[in-house]
Amino acid sequence: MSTELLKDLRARGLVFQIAGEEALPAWLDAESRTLYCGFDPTADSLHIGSLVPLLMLRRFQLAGHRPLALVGGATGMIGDPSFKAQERQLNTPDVIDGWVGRLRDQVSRFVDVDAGACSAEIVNNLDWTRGLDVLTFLRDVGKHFSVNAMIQKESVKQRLDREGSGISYTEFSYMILQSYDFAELNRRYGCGLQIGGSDQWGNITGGIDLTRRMNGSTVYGLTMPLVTKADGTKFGKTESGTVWLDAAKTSPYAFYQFWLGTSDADVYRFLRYFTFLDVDVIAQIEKEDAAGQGRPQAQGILAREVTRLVHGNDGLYAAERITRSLFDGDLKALSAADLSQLKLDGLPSSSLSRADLPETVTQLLTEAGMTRSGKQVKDALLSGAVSVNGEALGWADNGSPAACLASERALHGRFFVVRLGKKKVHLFDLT
RNA sequence: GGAGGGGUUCCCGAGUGGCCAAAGGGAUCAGACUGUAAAUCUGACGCGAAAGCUUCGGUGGUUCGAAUCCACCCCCCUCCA
Repeated sequence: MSTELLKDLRARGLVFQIAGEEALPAWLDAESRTLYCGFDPTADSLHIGSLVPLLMLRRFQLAGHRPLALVGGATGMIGDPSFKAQERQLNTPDVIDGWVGRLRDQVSRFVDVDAGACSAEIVNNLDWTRGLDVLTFLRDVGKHFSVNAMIQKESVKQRLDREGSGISYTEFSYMILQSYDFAELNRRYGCGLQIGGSDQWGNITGGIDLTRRMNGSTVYGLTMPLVTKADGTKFGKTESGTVWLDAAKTSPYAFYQFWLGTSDADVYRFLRYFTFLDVDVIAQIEKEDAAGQGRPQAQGILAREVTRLVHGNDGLYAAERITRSLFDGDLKALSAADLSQLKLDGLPSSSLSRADLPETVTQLLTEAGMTRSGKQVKDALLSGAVSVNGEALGWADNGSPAACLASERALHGRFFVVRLGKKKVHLFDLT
């Protein structure tokens, strides 16, 4: 069963490195095992960068193992230096504490906390770190670490070598804290496997060593590849920034659109990374797309699957409703109720009264949040990229927003669907 | 504590008295081409509709004029103690 799991993970390209490679398959096959992955509170929500490990926990759980999701109330106070170019800004304890609560809720949606012996648990390393005093820590834990070995770790090398940056003792100690987590989870839960992104390799092997030294147990580690894009740009960013898992920070619609925009060069790999679709099914999709003309089906499947995983069926339907209405359908065919629904579904929208209209279209669209600056609107107007209910505006229209949003042009007397470029759409509800 | 190096617009990185809202690259946005893809080409890229306004770690100063010079301060890096 678990041999099969590993085989599947390999087929998906989800295995980057394994510590204890020879023994791990048999260890997993023998019985239901406990594994963990940590998530540090660096914001009030996780983003899609954490999706691969989150889903990985679930993959193991589906294969009959027990996942522990660790929310790093302690490690989050320190800051992981792994492959970071710069020292991080520390947040205050109460801020971090608030984030821990948010992440707990978020993380628990990805694993089954009610699955009998395999029930997932959410743990917080602050629970066993808070009471630790410095002397005990230095004597009992620190003594097992060789600074000589620590500075050899690739993850901190650039901070040690690089001109113009450095590393504080605080961040340097991060590895020890995380290692201690593994040892502690091994002691408390019999946890024997830690998974994480490939940037966590140094921290994971540190934990493996410490667990052997402190508990005399053999434990394992597995890392997943960093998600990259074929064009070399950073994965997980859009114009408006990070793609968050929290629906309040990134709407299901925006989330869905993000995945829909995946390039052909990445989409099949992402299907393997981010969905539970069988690898054979994905191969079949790829084959069909290659054989067919025009637009591939893969992006749509990816968007649908991932949005459902993160936002559930309701979130997915909302996202699909908006997408269909705006990109596949005819705006004029939408009823007033449809348009109101789009607002509820999370289509960016604003309600304002005719009297509140600003002096220029650039102001109107900028204030609505469609772009960062009026310059971009100007640029778009000049190239005919702005439209109101399907009718293009020009630069000459800039001075007369009221005329652009004239009642005669409204849908159902009050709605204006304004597009800027191909992808940015905003609904104005004018009363 | 001492010596040296450094802090420039989202990032990297030029600029060392006017020609600087500040080279170049990246990222980003828009257009063309397409498939809400990629690549490519074009344009934008501090704010502002415009007039104009505000930037080059901070505060003062020199000067007709400063990112550039001076003073003090803050932060980072390297080496020494």
